[in-house]
Amino acid sequence: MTLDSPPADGGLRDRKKRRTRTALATAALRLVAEHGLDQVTVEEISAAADVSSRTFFNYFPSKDDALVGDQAALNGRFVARLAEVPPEVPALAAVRAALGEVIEELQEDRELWLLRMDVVMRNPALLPRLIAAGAEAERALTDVVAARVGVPADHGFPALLTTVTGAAFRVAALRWAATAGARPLADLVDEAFDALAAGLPDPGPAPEFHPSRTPS
Amino acid sequence: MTLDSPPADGGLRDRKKRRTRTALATAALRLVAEHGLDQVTVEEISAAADVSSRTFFNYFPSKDDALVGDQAALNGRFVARLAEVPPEVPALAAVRAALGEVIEELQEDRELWLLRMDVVMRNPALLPRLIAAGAEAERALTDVVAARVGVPADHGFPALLTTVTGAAFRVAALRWAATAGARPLADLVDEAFDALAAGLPDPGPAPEFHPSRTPS
DNA sequence: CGAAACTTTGCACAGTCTGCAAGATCGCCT
DNA sequence: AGGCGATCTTGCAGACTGTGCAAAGTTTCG
Repeated sequence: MTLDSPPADGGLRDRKKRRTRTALATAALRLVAEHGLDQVTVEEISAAADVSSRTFFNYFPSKDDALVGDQAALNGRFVARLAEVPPEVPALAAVRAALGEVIEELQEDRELWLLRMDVVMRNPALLPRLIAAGAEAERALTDVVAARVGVPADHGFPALLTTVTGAAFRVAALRWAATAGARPLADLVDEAFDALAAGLPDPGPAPEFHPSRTPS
Repeated sequence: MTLDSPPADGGLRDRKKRRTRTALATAALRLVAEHGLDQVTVEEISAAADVSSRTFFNYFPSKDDALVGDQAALNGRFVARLAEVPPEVPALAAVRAALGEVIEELQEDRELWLLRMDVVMRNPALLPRLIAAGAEAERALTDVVAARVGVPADHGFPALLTTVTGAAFRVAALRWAATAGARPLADLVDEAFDALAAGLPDPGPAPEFHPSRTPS
């Protein structure tokens, strides 16, 4: 009978778990950032977080997962936000709007995400993992988009939109990290989505006129 | 030993290597298609190809690599094709044109690629690997695009274009396999690129109507 | 306090992947 | 032929990832 009062936020047990989880994740990021992915073992990460290596696998199913973070949760929130955008808004704009709120979340853990992106860039083997995490929720996202624009399931548009926008966001995020966050992530995402909405035209000397581009 | 096949195109040794390589790759695909990725070990694959498991790793750096195939070579040829497209052609159209020739190559091994895509879809853990293979050559591709449109290295356009087109192609390829190749891959790719060039507009309720809108 | 629930940990084990050192095979040259 | 060098295969030892299981050690709650 006494099995449903887990103090999800106030209990000591829960706090300990959260602390251990972030300790493992940050230790992993720090070590890999310094020594490289292949030069760091789970045992070293666990030692740095003061737990056994067996415990590591109680928290993360693999070494990579500790590095790329909980993308699934992020994606879940993103889908929820997308569902809130009024249906009249075109799909691309809707995704963009929903993404705006996700970006704000990332800003709250700015340093962590910058480090994470840095690690991913320096260890390309992780890039697939980053994408894979998104790929799972991508199906849910695809369904939402399909319902939104009202097309049959065999239509290619929803899948195209989700993977393409995902790719665009990833590029923006990596670019963000490449410059150590000098330009706001929101700017880079806007730029990418503007290009997408315009049909990916060649940049460079425009035939007629330039959009507002401050003279350097 | 009866010898009736003198060194035709590469010598007996080369032919043997090629045979072993394809034997391993096809055995891997066949076994995984039937039993699932986790239920097939390298040892079983090697046995099916009549070599030792150690030899397997002389041919492929990992189990997954035997399944996703030599994407690097494919990508290399793609980059070469792209360089041949006249510089006046806008980047998006140029990529599309170069892709057309790659598609023809895939058609030559139609069954193999259909099986491969089928295996990837049924074993999502492989999807990242598929993307990873492309990600490596993506940098080279990014350079070609950057030179093509003549933008500075810190510009985001080349990276955006390459990852987005890569994603679009992947979606088309998976969709192709999902229908067992009923529609030509070229059609699906065209459809995706048309949508990209148009800025990903909502595919509104077209002039054609849907006879049944109720789910039952 | 004491029982129940949960977490950590050690241990054993399967599987992937890498060096290394034979041994077998092939290509080539005299 | 015959043999030498290059290449390929194989077995073996070993490191590392990841999982199942049962014995501790904690936390929670009555």
